Amino acid sequence: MEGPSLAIAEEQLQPFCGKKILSVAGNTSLEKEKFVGEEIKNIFSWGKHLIFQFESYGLRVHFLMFGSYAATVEGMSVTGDYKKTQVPRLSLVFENGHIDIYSCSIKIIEESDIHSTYDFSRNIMSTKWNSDTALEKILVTPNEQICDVLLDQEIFAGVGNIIKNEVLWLIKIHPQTLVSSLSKDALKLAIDETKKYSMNFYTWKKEYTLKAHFQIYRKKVCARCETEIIRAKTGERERWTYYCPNCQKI
DNA sequence: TATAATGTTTGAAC
DNA sequence: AGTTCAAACATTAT
Repeated sequence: MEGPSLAIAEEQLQPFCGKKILSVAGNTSLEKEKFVGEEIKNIFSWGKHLIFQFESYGLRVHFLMFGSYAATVEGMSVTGDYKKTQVPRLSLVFENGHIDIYSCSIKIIEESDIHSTYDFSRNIMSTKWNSDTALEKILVTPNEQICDVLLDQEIFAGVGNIIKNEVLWLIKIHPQTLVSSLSKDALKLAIDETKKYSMNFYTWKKEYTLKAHFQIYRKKVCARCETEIIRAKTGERERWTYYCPNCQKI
């Protein structure tokens, strides 16, 4: 799950802020019983993290590849209607509804104000996003491939493999291009398009049109020139990369 | 139905 | 002691 989806989760779950946990369930190995009685002080996302802040500590949820969640408020789904057959990793029950989270990683953070520990200027979905500091960080590692750079959560918290692939196609840059062989303007463009695409991802996902907007990710031919798309694991991270050998030359 | 993949942490091995 | 890397985890659309 990528940053924009977490931003949507943050929005959808706001009805539970200020609510008390009445009961818990789920197959998490955490001692979840101690969450009962806690009041949710804040729910927010940062990068690919979703935070539930309680009085003196909080939960940090990471959905990894296959994680998902569902919630109802006053009996109505607030997360869209997809069926859930699995056992929740954690289920939180409130007087106004409940939240179920599935196949995710959950960590307890012993902080009363986790929000203040995050740097939102490197969260791609934040209004505090700062493209200048991103550029500075990128310039420090000239030997990195651009496909790795875009996935670097220290620089682009929230950017995932879909955003990476779509952005590189949009700006016609080969995924294995080294930072050192890109001009400052090209890098700035990459940064700005990543921010822009992430916001589009958010909008499209809310409209349920995200997949319809894919131009290269999991596609067979290039939407621009109809050249056969190459699918390969690239970079140190060896994540699947889709690119057009005609539009994106190294 | 078998396969591929919106990702990160962990701990063993070097 | 620091770095590297495979394993683990987990799900479902295609």
